[in-house]
Amino acid sequence: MSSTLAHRVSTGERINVEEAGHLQRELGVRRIRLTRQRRVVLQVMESASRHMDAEEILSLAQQIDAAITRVTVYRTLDLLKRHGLIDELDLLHLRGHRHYYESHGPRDHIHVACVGCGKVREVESPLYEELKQQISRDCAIEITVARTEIGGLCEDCRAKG
Amino acid sequence: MSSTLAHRVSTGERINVEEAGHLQRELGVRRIRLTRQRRVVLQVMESASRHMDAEEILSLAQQIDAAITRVTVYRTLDLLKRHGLIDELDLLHLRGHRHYYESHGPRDHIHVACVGCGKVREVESPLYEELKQQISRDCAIEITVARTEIGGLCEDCRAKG
DNA sequence: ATAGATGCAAATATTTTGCCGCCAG
DNA sequence: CTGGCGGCAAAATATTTGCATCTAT
Repeated sequence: MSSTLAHRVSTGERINVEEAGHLQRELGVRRIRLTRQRRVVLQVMESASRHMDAEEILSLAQQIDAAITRVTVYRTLDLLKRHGLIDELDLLHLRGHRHYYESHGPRDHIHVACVGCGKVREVESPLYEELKQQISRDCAIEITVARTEIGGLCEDCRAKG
Repeated sequence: MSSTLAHRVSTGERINVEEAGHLQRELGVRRIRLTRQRRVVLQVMESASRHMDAEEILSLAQQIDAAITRVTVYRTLDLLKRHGLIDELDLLHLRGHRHYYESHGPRDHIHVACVGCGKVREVESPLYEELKQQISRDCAIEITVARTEIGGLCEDCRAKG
């Protein structure tokens, strides 16, 4: 029987679905100053092939422009968060207490992580949309953010014992 | 039409459904040493009426036994996490980057938080169980932990503007 | 008796802030 | 021009670790 799940990935790598310049454009619309440093961080976020923590974002940004500092990364991430352009995840604290960031597309997705190898899949499901609608209705809440993280052992890791 | 959601709470306060001594018993079964300090932390976790961060757990524990240190709290929380007896949440980072802990009952529940007033409801839903089953089947993963956090504006906060 | 816990202090890790010179608009 | 931004250094917060001592079993 066929499933109703839609997978964005199957290897833990993200497929980049945002158009290039997406974030940049959003900030432009909001009349937010586009500095050299911000452009670099946005570029890093947009071209991300996986979930990154602040440290990784910093080091990628510095590869493009060595002058960028950690503080600027944090401030820019905060800016993007406040405008709802990126999500902050902890991926079940599988690897310490880092926070991971992803620029998010139009649809919510579920993060499915293997506690063994750390691979993360992103999954969409109509059932999830239905669940959110039910909660919205039943709790009389206007949902602005939804996050689901699921952990377990993947097939490979079960095989390896 | 009636909803299929089951609410555990409606005010953000948790209703304590675990039997007293639940955690203590679990550790006993696993042949884990029950020290004076652990007993106190377990008692705090079991009688929690809301989600607590490490700081709050520490101060409640110290009200029972002033000699308990922060380090012991962290180590005990880590122990409980490793044994899957408590969950670590960030509640959408609504109030900074604190981590919140809760001893969990037999069923997963969804955390529904108001971004305005910070109230947190816990909700169960058959739809959620179904979703997890679907993911488990489709991703070929043996789910060990699932966490869903939903944020939005509650009725009261919408009314207040 | 002894493996494993605790306490203390210090080390790490992570994120935020004050202040001042600088740059995008 | 000028108000917001980035850099630097330091503070604040959060969590972990080494080691000596103590204790539950």
